[in-house]
Amino acid sequence: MQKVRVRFAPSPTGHLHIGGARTAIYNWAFARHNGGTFVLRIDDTDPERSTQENVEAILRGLRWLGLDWDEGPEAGGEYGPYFQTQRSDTYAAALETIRAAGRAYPCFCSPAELALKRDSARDARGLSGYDRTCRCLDADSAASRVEAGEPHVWRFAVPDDLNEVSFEDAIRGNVTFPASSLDDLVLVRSDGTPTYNFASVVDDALMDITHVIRGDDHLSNTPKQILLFETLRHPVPTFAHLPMIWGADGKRLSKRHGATSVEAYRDSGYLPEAVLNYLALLGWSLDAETTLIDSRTLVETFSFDRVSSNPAIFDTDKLEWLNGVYIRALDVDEFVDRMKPWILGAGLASAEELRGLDDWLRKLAPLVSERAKRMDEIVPIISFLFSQDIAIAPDAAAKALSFPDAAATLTAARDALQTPPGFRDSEIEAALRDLPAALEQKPKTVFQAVRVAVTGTTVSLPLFESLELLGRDRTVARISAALTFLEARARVDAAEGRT
RNA sequence: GGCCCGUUCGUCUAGCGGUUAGGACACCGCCCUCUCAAGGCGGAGAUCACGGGUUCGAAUCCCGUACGGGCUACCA
Repeated sequence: MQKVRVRFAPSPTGHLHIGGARTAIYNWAFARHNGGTFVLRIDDTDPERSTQENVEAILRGLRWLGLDWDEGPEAGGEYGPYFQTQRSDTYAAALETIRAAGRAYPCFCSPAELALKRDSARDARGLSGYDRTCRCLDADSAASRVEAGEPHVWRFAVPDDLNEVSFEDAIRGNVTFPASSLDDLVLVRSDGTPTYNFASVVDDALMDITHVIRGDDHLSNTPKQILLFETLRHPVPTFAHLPMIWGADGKRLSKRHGATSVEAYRDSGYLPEAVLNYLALLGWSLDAETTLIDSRTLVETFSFDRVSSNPAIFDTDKLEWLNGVYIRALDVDEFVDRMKPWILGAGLASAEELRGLDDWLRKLAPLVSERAKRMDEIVPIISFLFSQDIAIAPDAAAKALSFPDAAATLTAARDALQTPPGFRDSEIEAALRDLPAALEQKPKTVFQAVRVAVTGTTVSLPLFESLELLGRDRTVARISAALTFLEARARVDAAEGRT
């Protein structure tokens, strides 16, 4: 078997999309699995919507996922250039080849005429596509009209003696299209630029692509492309059409479904390993059981016969769960490294302030990683540790600081916290453990009161560890502040005649 | 309209002629417990879209229907 060469050919009309990312992952995995070459090609034939910014975002997105390409932008390669806009000579030459084979002709029909023909032909007899008017034009007169500069496109002439085009899709098996359903597609637009179907085939041929792995939406383009490969006298690559990814409502994935770009997931606290894992499993499976898979294993085990042929709905819940699994699997130092940008980004601390806090962050890490499904969630969880004072949430006060002996309880807790010499979580726990019995309160009542006094909320990191991380001074100060708060509230209540 | 593809718990999937149709997420309950998580245990949830065949036997093979999607562009 010849050396595998596959390509991912995004159009830089937007950022790296979830669906595109999965296509890239499968291409990459297939190439690596077979010791082949992964080519990145930028299909920027749409000058209106293509931007350099999008190209960069796509490269960034791929790299973030851990995908590397052997040929393409910033990597070079013998088959370049890897931007279609830089390959116009190539398409011109290919058009000549097709003309020489007698399979291309100029078409002078205007867009308005075509639209008219389309509508009438389609509804009348179920015919599709172009009616081939210009194919029947006298060759000499057509040539002179072209010569005279009359606006025209170049069309491919589908052979008349063709019955059908069929191919063996690596995922779907045999697919057959009747030749009558194939129309004389446009190869070159009136402005001289190639259409997608043409440019894509020319590039795939010249780049010796052996396997075309792409979205299902291209399945119907395949027979036309096969005809072009054949006319160019180039071996037809193997096609593998991946099922689409849908939004939760079963519709095409769009902004309405929330984030669609890979970088948006990065920015909302997803780990690249988790996104890769989730996407890999959206349409492919290793076996009946495996849900955790890293890129190495993916490369080792990837094959088309385990790619599903039916579309999948993108399930954010499952991605989140998976992300949580990966967060918890991070070792302490790794978690600290990944936590820092979020602390900085949220303005909880400056880089300056963070310096020297590594030991402290390492102590914090396991408490947080166990509770966050996304990295952005760590910010609200740890913010109470980064301020001098906190505000007590009214509903938290109502729930945990409104029992009769609240003030006495907090005072007793504050006193008990003076004793532990090192203020370690075990010492803190020892100091507070006996309090409930002594005060004739339930443990939960006492601990929740302290929690709200110190963190401002009823839900927080484990109490004793939180106090240790806060330090004695701030802990005591916050309990005192809470006591002041209770006094003030009592005065207001009294003034308003409440009990 | 025509052509093509698809259809197994709510979701992702396993299954490739004989299984009590398996796993995961989500959901519910219990345990653990200073809150929240995490974790452990258990539960509910799929007449395999529907109708015909083929076969001793069909989620698995064939045909049809329905529904969904794609293509039918001088978009990609």
